[in-house]
Amino acid sequence: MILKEIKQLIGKKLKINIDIFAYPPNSEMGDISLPLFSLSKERKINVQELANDFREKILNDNELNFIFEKIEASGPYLNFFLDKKFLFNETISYVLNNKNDLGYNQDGQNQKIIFEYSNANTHKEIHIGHLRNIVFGDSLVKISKANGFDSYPVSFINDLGINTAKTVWAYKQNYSQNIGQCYAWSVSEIDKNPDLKEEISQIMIEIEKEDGENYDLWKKTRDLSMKEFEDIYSLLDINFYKTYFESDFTKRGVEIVDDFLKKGIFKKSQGAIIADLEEYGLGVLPVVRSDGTSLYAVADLALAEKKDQDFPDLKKSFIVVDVRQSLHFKQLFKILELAGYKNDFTHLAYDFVKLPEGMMSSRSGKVVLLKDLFDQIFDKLILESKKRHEDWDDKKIKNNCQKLAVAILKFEMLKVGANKTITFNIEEALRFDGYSALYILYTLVRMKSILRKADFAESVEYSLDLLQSDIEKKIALEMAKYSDIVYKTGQDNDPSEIAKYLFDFAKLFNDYYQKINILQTEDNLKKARLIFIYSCSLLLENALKLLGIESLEEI
RNA sequence: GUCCCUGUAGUUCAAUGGAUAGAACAUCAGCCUUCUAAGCUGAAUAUCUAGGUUCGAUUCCUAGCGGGGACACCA
Repeated sequence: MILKEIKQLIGKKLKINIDIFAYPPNSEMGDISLPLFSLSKERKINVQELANDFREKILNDNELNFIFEKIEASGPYLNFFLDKKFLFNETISYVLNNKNDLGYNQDGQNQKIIFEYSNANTHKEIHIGHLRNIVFGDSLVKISKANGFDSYPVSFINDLGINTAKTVWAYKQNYSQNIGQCYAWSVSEIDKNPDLKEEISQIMIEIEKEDGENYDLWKKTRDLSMKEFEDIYSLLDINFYKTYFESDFTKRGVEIVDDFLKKGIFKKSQGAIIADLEEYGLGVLPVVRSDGTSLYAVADLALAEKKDQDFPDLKKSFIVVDVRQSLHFKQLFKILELAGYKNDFTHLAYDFVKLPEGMMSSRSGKVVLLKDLFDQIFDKLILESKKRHEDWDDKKIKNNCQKLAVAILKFEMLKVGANKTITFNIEEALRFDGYSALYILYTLVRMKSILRKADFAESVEYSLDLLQSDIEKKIALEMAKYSDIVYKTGQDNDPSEIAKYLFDFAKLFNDYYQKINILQTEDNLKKARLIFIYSCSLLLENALKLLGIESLEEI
């Protein structure tokens, strides 16, 4: 928090907007900088004069001058050097006093918002595309809470798509007990023999009628799918406040469709029911098939209504779905608007996951399954772990590696900017160095190990004035930036900014670790350094939490 | 064809319109009787093209070229 406060203090004194502050490219130039280009133009004052004027004003202000070691005018920049004592004392007391909600702010004013994500299809297997969605959504909820919102994670399971009928058909042919494979196989069979479409259509009709052998099979296969979902949620430690099912919404959805037909929002065309949105430049959205079965949008309409009932005073409803469905949501929101819905729905698009050889597709079976990827990472971790810790028993190794594997999976998905396609490369994911969860967790474990060996207790007396090294100052400055990062990540809805911060912070710490020995330091300085390291560990743990990553004591 | 995203090092990614364009991996050269070497240090390598706006453009605008995606019965 402190950096933001310092900027605010300077801003108030100089009567400038704090958004123009920047950071110098390297620490020799200063800790905070103020570019004066536009200000000098605005105020029609020469840059040098302005710099000197600002500098004088701050240095002559007794409430401000003790914050800075020096202030330098460097060309068109005014560079501020923070006083070390001030920086260490402010930063560390902030961290120690706000252990559980580091970086939190009240920007959200406790407004109620929903994040709807993990809108997976049953009757298909969960692949790394779903993983990105789940992990991304989970992190957004956590980040928005840190920004003061009252956020709820919600999931809408698509258990009624035409894919379910296809899977049921293949399952009946005794093709496989594996429903994911059933789906891919049915698609290729239908490609070969288009007459099967009629048969699939009959199955779909039966499923919607909730009656008959096909409906029973649908229920059975759906349960198999849901069991798999639950297992994966529990592995990833993902929890939903509410889970909605498409199959519970079609009945009400059909009533809404009738209503919208009467109102003229929908119309019949070529035997189907559509929303014609050409006049808004949004094309046409088919809502009900010509065989009378429902398309995705039907349930969406009923869900919108349900959210209204379940979440009174809802400020915003984010729907986290990948960018390929942008048009669909523009169409849906337009329809809701035309029907007079007031809720603020926002499609939070992120880019999808593809493989080096091209798109993933459940239809063709060209996917990397989450389970398979997890197993590969897990097995490799086990191998490495056993090498390093011959004294650990199997249970400890397994436990540790499972947590690590989950952390690695999550981080791989979150470290790439939300609007960037992830080109998923399995070899890279299996490389446990560089920009990875393992690197960060390893750094954290190093901190914890030192604290353990030193029998660290927070209650000891210490004086931070003894901290003098440049690298310690760099780290403290980075800590002081954390609140700004949490805020900005919340604004951008992009967890990759936290991921990058974590990595940069860990790198700085590893540099420190290499350069300075803590355990063998003289006692008073050692006490100061231990409290410093403890603060670093709290910060890392807190930032990891925002990505949904659990920290570890040992690796 | 229309619309959306995107183009930075060999590869994968960074860079609120600001100072010398950062990392990671891979490559090469070093560092463990010392707090976990899954670590650290060093070397080498990049803004698609052409205009424009600006004191200043990787960033904004226009055009072109390249990549990806969406566009009526998939979700």
